[in-house]
Amino acid sequence: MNCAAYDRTSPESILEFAKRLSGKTLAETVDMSQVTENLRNKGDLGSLVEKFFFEYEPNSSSEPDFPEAGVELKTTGVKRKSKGGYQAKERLTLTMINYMELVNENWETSSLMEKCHLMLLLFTLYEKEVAVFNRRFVLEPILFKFPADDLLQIKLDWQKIKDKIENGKAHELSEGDTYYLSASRKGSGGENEAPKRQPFSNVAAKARAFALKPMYVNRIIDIHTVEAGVLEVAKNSGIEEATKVKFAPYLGKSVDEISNLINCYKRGKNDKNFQRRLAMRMLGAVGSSVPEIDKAGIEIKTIRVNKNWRPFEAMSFPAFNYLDIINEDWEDSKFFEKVEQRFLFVIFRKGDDGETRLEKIQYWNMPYLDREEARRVWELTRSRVAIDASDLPKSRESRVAHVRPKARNASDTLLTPQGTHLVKKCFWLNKNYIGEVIRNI
DNA sequence: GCATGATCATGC
DNA sequence: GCATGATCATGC
Repeated sequence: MNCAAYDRTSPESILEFAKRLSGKTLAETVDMSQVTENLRNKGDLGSLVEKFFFEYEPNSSSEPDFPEAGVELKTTGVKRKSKGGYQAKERLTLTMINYMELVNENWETSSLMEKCHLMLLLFTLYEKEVAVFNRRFVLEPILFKFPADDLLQIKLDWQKIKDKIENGKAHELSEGDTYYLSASRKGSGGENEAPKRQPFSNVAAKARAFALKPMYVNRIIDIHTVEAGVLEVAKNSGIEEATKVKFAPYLGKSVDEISNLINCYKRGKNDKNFQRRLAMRMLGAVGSSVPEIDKAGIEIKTIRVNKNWRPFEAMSFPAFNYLDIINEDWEDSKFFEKVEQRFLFVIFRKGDDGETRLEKIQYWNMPYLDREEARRVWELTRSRVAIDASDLPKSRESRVAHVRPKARNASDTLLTPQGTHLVKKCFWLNKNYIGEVIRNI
């Protein structure tokens, strides 16, 4: 059970608590076995979160959901953008418009502002066929207050909507009337939908709600994605320190302990991404990347070693194309790029007791002489591909690197200069080499 | 126990 | 569907 440990009177406490959802689904976070209601796709995620995560009964009053803190909870769907990042799936509905009452309100005391002056925004990745409680929370939650710069336009939008109702034209309201805040259609839309009364006309109007337009929600997302890096680089005097701070609480802990601490579990028996996922989550990643790490071009590698600090495996890099490599120069190659990269090793060590622990994290980049050796292996590979692509440098031919398959299966092949199809291969850093590196630092 | 070959699981 | 990171499998 989720013993709702937060302070209902404090927005910051509510926000901190909400972060427990990051990267997870509601069903992964709380026990929902009690849920018997019909909650497939149509279920309202917002009320489920209120009920099962924050553990209070949803209200539909004009008050915010957390009245003492003045915080209104909103969950909203986002989609991935092709170039990375997220965008709003749709407008963010704030509250229903009551045509009869809105005309008696003024902005300062409006029911809209009373309810929504401070909002906790939670974002889930929208997937059509997935039940709402199995949709993943992505992005960090945001405590959102309208910036002063936007507030004027929001107020003008609100006024425009109000004016239209005062002119007896509630039925003519349109999203296009306004900019940030809109009067958006909200209702079943079918024949059975009851029309609403409006105060200054006998014409019935369809139900509408105040909503933030999708583009406005996109801007909220963009601003927070850019600003809210997870590493607090500035505060921690640089990226390396910032990452070390993130890992520090978990050093020496077993994989199981860490798994439980950060609620990130092995998915199957052979979950080959598990330790990497753990590493990313320890860093605070919500998805599978940490913006600051990407920006700095840091190559994160998890390494499993035995009690003698010998790696269980060599380290692989992306596959190369036989036809491309013969015309490439070393410095234009993918492997060159990798070898020049700064690495962050996340080292898990299997102890005498058979327990695997996070032993150490370590920054590293390849010394010059070893890069020259990598270059030799690469050039050797290039010339041998041209002659016989099936005969490429083995690990015994170099202290540093070798070439080996890297494919989905035997039929995952590429064309060679000899006209044959060979299983895809890539450059690997030798197991022994990696072992020396991490034992010497 | 290592080298080498082969493939898995995941995310996009 | 594919690239990627990672691990499994086998034979010596």
